[in-house]
Amino acid sequence: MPSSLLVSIANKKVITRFAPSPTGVLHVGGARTALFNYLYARQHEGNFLLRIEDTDKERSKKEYEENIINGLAWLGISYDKLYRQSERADKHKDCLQRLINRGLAYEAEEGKDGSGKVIRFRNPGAKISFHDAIRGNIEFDTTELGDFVVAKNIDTPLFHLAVVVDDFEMGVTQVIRGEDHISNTPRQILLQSAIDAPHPTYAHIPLILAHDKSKLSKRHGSVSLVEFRDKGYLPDAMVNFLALIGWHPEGSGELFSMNDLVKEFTLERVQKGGAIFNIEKLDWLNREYLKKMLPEEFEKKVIEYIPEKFKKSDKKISERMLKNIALIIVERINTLSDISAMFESGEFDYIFERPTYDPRKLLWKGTPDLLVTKQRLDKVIELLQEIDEENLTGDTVKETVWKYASSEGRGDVLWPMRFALSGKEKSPDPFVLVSILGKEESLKRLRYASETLIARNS
RNA sequence: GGCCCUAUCGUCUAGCGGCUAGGACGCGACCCUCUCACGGUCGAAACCCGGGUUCGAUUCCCGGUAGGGUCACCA
Repeated sequence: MPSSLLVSIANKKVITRFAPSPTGVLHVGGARTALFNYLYARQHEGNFLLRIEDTDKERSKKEYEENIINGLAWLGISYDKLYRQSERADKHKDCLQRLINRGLAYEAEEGKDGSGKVIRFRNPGAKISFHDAIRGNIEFDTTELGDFVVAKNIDTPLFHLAVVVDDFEMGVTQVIRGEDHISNTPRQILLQSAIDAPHPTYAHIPLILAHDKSKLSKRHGSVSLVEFRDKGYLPDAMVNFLALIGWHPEGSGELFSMNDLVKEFTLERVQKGGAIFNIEKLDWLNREYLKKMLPEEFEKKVIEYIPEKFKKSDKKISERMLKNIALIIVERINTLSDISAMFESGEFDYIFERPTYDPRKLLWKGTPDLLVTKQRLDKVIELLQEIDEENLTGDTVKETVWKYASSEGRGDVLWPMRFALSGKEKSPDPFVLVSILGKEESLKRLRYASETLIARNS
């Protein structure tokens, strides 16, 4: 091969595409295919195309097309151009006609349902092999394929023909798609040769599997991409997760932004075997990204996810409260919708109204008597009164109480204090609790607890 | 069943002839700690089997086995 030709190939602009059929929602497998195509194109400063393969008029639905578009937008996968295969019917027809004229395709009588005609490709029946960027060489004997059907009629092309014609005319150079397309590749290569189109290079990425190791599909429950969005997963976490299943960076580390991925992604490091979709890892990544969010940004999300009925509560959540609530929430959730769930479950009821509880629970680990516990609560009340409402944070509260608590035995002071505030055996520490409830409300609850102990003591 | 693809801890994976087989998630223990959560430390946990090739195979080759994909007038 002359070296000039090699150069021209090397300099050819990279064009990749994601070509889903709008016959179902975009699921995680498709999203990852789109991501890999996107990364490859961006990395090579090429173009990434979205082509909606809607030639099947019966099954294609506009809502699915929208779902696909929305899903990609959510992930931040942008495309340079959007095509709809249905709008390119004339191109397919031309090509079909040329094929027929040249005797490379022909109309056949036998319709499967007994009626009508179909157009079949005259299969030369050769052994062909192609190079796959992930798997190396793959060989097929195409004679067993027979004269396969390429169109229902001159006006309605089928998958293989439409794909080949469109990839050719759009200048697609790299086809990156799911492993389930490996067996389609020989047919498409045959057609490319027939219409004198160049062969794009192929990369068949492994499938994302369900827990039973079968191809992930609707019957495995929630695999729809936008469903993850609605559950409160972060797009950055999803992109990171998708990249990590089936691909591995050269170095160590697991956290990758889209920009990192554009830099580091290579087809050579894509896994050959299928990978089981495992949500625990996604949850972990989501937590990581949640923690990385700016506090103000996270607070906005908290507001968004607090159920309406709590917002309407007579006790309004002030800005200061929100900051402190966000602090305890961020380290306790996997997804944003967990925020709603926590509120709904009553987890935070103590924020809105004074808890009711068995006063005996105020006592730390059984040993201390009522009076001593009461005295300790009184001391805490005394200390808290000196705090400036303005700079009421978990830290300032801790400062004022810590020394006393340490000298007295932390559990002996902190447990009754915390219990008086939340009425719960398990809750955030008493310092943030005060910062959430505010000085006044906290003192009220502590006094109430103290009084309860007197009542029991006498 | 034919054809094709694949095979390292439970899961995602590193490895590219010689390693105590590394990391991450999850799991367990301990530490931190008034409880919970966070955080920290440690730990249990894998090369599918059989032949070759080689001084030496997780790694290369062949054969099994297992799993998956695909066999449409769907894409």
